[in-house]
Amino acid sequence: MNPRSKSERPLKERLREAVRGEILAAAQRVFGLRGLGAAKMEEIALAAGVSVGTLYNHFEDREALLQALLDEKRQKSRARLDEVLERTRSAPFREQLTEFLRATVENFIEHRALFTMLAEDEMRGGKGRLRSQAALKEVTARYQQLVDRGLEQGALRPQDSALYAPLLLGFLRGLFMQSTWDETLPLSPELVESMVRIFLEGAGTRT
Amino acid sequence: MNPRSKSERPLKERLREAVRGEILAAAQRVFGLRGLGAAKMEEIALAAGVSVGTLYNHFEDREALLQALLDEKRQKSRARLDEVLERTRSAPFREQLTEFLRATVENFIEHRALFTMLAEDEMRGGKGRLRSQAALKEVTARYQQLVDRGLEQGALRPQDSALYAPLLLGFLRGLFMQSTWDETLPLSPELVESMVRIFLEGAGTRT
Amino acid sequence: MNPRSKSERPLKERLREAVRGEILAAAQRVFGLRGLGAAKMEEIALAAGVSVGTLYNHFEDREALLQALLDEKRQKSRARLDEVLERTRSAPFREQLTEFLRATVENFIEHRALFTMLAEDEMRGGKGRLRSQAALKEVTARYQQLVDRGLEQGALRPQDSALYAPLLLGFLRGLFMQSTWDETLPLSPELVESMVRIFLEGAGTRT
Amino acid sequence: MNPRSKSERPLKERLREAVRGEILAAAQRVFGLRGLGAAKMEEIALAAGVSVGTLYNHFEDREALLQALLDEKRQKSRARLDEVLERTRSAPFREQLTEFLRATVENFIEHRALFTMLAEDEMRGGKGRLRSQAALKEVTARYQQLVDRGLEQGALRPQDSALYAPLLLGFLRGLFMQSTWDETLPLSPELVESMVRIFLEGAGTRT
DNA sequence: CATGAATGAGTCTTCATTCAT
DNA sequence: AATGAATGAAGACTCATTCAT
Repeated sequence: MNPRSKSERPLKERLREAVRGEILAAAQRVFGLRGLGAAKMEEIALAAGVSVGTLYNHFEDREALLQALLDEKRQKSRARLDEVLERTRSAPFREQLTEFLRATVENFIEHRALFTMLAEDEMRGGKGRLRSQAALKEVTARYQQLVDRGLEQGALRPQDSALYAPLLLGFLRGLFMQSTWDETLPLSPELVESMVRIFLEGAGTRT
Repeated sequence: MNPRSKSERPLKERLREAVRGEILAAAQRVFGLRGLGAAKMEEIALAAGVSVGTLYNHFEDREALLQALLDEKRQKSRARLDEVLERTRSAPFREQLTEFLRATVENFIEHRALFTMLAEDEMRGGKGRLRSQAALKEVTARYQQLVDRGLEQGALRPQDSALYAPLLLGFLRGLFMQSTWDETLPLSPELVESMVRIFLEGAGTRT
Repeated sequence: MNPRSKSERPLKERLREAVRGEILAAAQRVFGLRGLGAAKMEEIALAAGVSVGTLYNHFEDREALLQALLDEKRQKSRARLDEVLERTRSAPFREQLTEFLRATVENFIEHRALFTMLAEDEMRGGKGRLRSQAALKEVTARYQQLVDRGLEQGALRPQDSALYAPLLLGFLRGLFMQSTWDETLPLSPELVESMVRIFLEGAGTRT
Repeated sequence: MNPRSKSERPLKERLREAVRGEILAAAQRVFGLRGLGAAKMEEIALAAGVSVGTLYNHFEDREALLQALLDEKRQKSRARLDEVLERTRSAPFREQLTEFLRATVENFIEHRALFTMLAEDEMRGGKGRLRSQAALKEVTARYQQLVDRGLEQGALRPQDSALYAPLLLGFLRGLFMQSTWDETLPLSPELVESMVRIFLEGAGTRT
């Protein structure tokens, strides 16, 4: 009944978690700075303030570290979308759509480097792509939920409705990549208003 | 006078061009198959039916070979867009837009792997990104030409018009990437009709 | 308190130094055996009993390893000359000169292969030549110190005195190279006596 | 009895000789500029205005080209020394020595790069060293002839006389190398006077 | 003979991973 | 559990030499 016994394990675990967090944070910085292919384990270790060996005490190998990092990011993104979906459940569709896109855009602005990494990861073969596809399915499902609500509310036309979710998603993905190089396209939250208007009303002068 | 004089020089040049072509074709296959980072010079040489050394007789280094390949592709894409732009000069805007998007989509379907490579190249640092940005500017300019015609014809609303070109482009880019993993989104030419309709008329029930 | 604390750090450092020493010794053998241009990193690693990678953990690249080796040699040579210069400070000039030349000759006999490497390094372009020139300046300065003492003592004629230092140095360098191929010219310490006599008194029958 | 038959062969031969000369001249430039190890066959061909293949039509391989170049140089040097030896046969020894050294120095000034190449070649293993040693023997023999004349004339002391030839030769070699890096040691013909005086009379204040 | 593209063995260098301390 | 030196397979690139035209 040593009183330390109660806290000792959690202490060690908390320390271990702290190191893991440092490593992930360092990995994010280095992968973002150098690119997924060029980032070196040694530099990540240096940035995390640990030795290379420690990296391997916490993660199976380089790929596992990368996927852990990306998975964490994907999960946070999903959670944020879920939160918006939940919060705006009873709002008018236009507002739901605006809020949803705004959340996505803000999410992107906040973690621009990570989105780039996610995209880059998708372009490579191997496990990364599989996880990306799985993650994509989940995100698409949330967009589909949004679209379904629009259809239920009668705010969206049934025609072409199967396209709406992938279109919105592709729409955003394309904009993100575009904005990475084209600085004349500022990813301001105001942009969302225009996106919503064009999606709902079109760009043409006639219906 | 010498009958050989007419053909001799071109002969060697043609041979050289033929080998260069073989190498580029092999590079396209291997880079596409393995990814930009994982493709090995040795495999490219093998696929081209030449030795490694020959690769370096035709291209400065690995990066130069890759960029030559991508540049060639970018140029062909631009040429195709120019051709459509020219051919539909006097057609109604909706038709111009449809043709333009259809050309882009067909182009993509035909060279799917290369688009992936172009996208992947953009995600890496270095010269590749610079060339991508330059190429992107040229493509965006062509989309802007199309949009300008729509505005002149009164077929597009001036509001948000600055967004139209990047939006259309981002739109397509996003769809292409999406379609790479999502097989429920077939990139059929028919898709273009829906895209045009949504862009011009919107997805909402009210204009 | 911890008894290890006193020795632990030095232990790893000593180990590291030991490996570095092994590598330098192996490099000396292999560079000497094969020549500066033909020595292979793999053979050096083999000779040192380590793997190629370890070579690069201790030295930036092949050239850095070579220069580290030569620098070490140059420094030891300078130290030896300084020691003689100091020890014979108050002796008659003829004895100083004899001791100084004897030290140089013995140094050469002892590390013949390295002198060859130093000479070979000087003939190549790049950083090697610069370091050689810098080292040469320092050695020449020591010869100049010796000559200055001779002049102060009135043992050397002021006429042509500017030539004495480079002449003595060139003299020895030439003899060393000569002796490398001409086995009829044994670089015995006795040779030094003759050299001193000829330098001081000349070879002619009349003054 | 075609009249061309008399000149046709010599014509072809003369052309062939001309090409060979161009190649050797180009090789001299490139080997001198890049160093014996770094000079590339392609650059030599370019400098000679021929194709690489032609290099191999005239010389067995790279080493043969290099040795042909050096042999040519060695032979010219020997011829010059022989000429001086012959011309000054009946002059006083001091004049003979002065002329001989002057010829060597001028020879060096004129073909500085080649001397560097000769020296560099000696430092490498293989056939080059053997040819160098052979050539050195011949040059030493000429120096020995000169020394013998000095002894016959009673102008040189018999003591240490076996050293004189190698000493003079080493003397010059060292000076040449020295002058390559030390620009405070100009290899002017005037230098020869001092060299002769020091060799004959010594640098000491007493004989 | 000249040409110059093709060849491919040979080297350096990198870096993820291991493991003794 | 942390450390960081050692490992060695892998891959880009070089360049002397060959040979079909």
